[in-house]
Amino acid sequence: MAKMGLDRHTLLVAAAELADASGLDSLTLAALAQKLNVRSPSLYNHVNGLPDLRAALTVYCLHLLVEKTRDAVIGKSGDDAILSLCDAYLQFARSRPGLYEAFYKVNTQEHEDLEAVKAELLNLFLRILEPYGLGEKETLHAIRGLRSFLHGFATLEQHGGFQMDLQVDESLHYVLKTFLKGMHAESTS
Amino acid sequence: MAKMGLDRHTLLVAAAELADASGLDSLTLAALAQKLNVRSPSLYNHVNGLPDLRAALTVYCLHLLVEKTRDAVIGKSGDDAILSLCDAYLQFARSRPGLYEAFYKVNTQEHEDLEAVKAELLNLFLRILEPYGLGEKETLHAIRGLRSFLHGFATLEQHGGFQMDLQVDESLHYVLKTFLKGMHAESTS
DNA sequence: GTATTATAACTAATGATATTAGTTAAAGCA
DNA sequence: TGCTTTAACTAATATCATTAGTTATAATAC
Repeated sequence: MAKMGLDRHTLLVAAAELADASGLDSLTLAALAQKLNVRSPSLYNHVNGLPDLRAALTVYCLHLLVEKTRDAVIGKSGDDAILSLCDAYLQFARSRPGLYEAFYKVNTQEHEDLEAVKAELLNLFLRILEPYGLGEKETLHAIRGLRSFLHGFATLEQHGGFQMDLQVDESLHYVLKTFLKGMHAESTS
Repeated sequence: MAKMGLDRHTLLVAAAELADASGLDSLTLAALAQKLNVRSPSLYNHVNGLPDLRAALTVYCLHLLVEKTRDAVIGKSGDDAILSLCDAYLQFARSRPGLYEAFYKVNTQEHEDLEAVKAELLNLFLRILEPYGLGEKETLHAIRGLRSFLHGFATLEQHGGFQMDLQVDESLHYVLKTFLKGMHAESTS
């Protein structure tokens, strides 16, 4: 009965890999246990059942997403920063499809960490939209718009929603530029 | 052993109700059978297992969505039509939360019906964007943008993604108007 | 260094689920 | 009325998640 030295973070990393490989839905404790060379009840020493594991994946996903997007806007501002953030967002969703599925699952557990990382993401958007000089409300509306668009785009793309023969990245940039054009018109009117 | 007169459509309707009541994830054949006063193996006479049922729900969801949105744009054109379509889209997502979860599940089955209803939705968008005089490519980009935004907005709203103290419908309209403003600028430049 | 304690692994067992195979009786049709 | 189809059934299996109770290893106290 060797001690495998597992801990919560090791579980998360392995679980995310499983999700990426075959979808979040088919992430089971049985499969995770097998991957880690352990019997499934042993996982309960580190994780409070499957719902807890999935909630933890949501937080883990948000952590990585914040990391990537924050990196992407360093040294940029204005439209450049927004475009760069959005590109990074979608690259992340594409590179971690199973983990990204956990993005909105948001079950109750892990409340402190979840709120913290959500606030980080919000702040990133707030700072990027600062130079546009929108009012407070308008800024929040715009953030909701960008978040919705990015999440919808990532989800639809991942599930084969864009089947027309048309570059996906072109669509991304067309939409963002159109939205930004509208925002510029807004701030000057 | 009374024959219950079940058929595929009855199953779909009942399954969608269960999904709305407690989430698509907790839609089980066991629960569905219980709701229909039948043992779960009996369901296999009408449905090819759980994956098939979920795929059928996707098609059913798209059917209803097309119905609602098509209704919403009758007698309208231009920005009015778009705003009305978007309102109807979100109202549908809100009124059928569990069914809407099936929106993008899109497992392989039911191919003919699925493609047909997806084409209907695409055509609805195409006709509404006609008057804007965008090029063919730009129109498709714009459709991807609207679909992504609507899907992301509906999903985030449903999963508690908008927690700031700010009217959700205001955000919806702000974003749409901003995007339309950008589109108008586009077509005149 | 030894004894104690905490804990990370284990086995065994339960209950829910999906699914398949094979059976029966009701409904539709010749 | 008899035949056929089929929609229900029962029985059985396999996969899961989860809980309870056990054991041996690692960490700590003395």
